[in-house]
Amino acid sequence: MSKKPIELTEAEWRIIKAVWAEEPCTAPGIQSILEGETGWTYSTVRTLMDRMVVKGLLAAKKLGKMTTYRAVATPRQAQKGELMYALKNAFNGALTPMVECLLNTRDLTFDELDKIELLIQTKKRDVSKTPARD
Amino acid sequence: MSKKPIELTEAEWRIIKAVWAEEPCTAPGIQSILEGETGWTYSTVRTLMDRMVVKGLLAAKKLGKMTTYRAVATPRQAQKGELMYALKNAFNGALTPMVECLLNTRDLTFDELDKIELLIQTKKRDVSKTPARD
DNA sequence: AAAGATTCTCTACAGATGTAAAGTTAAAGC
DNA sequence: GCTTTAACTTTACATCTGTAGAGAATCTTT
Repeated sequence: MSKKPIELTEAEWRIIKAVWAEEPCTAPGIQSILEGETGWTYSTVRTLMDRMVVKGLLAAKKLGKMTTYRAVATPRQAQKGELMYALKNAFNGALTPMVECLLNTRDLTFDELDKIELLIQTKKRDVSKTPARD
Repeated sequence: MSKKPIELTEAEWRIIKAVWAEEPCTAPGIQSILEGETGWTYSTVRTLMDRMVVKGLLAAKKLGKMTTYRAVATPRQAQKGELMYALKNAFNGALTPMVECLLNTRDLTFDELDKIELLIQTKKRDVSKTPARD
């Protein structure tokens, strides 16, 4: 019942982020939005979007001459898929090293660190209540 | 001077992890290690490894009839590349949300959370000394 | 040296991905 | 109704990825 992990290419990420921001939307609409950063033509965007429909990432509905798209994959699902890919392959499933590497990835401000620490503390409180599962 | 981001496919991750563990190593050696989990034949492994040489992920040296490989990309570089890919595409470069999503990805034990909190606290101490840049 | 085993090299091929041109149809304006 | 325009459909093609067979070269053993 839970769908298989979602993995997106860079091009697909570009598309789906635009779709999330605009949905329901059309291919010409997405194209004009992405044109600046990517230079993609209508054909390119359309092909990409149709392939994403086949993959179940987007859904298309035809209204007369025009085709409307919306996202099937949610931001959470897609983000999680990306994370799981890295976790599994690059860190052999070990979460703590992954977090550590992430923290070393770039210099963080005190505020960022503070915010993250808060997240942890909140989670710790949760865990004390509910024993781990999964 | 800094190499472009490293991105590995799942197959490449399998290979490079075996190489890291064994280097210097040969294609037949890697093949026999991965045979169980992947079922890959010698040809497959060899092709993959040679392509990785072309990409600069591995280096090959020919000793008589036999070819020896070692990794060019370090685990850190490869892990970082994976993380940067996710950070850039799935989180628009925002690190805190990425950490948050990661923490929600799966239930963590108190110990894991504790370890992570320590990491943060250590980093916070560092930051107080050195003002943020970037 | 002949036979077997090991490793190599070359070639192939299907499916995924990035990118898009060309031609077709339908809507809108005049 | 005819022209322009906006959107669509079809087809293409190069590159990358996963996977591997076939045949050549080499080493190892009797």
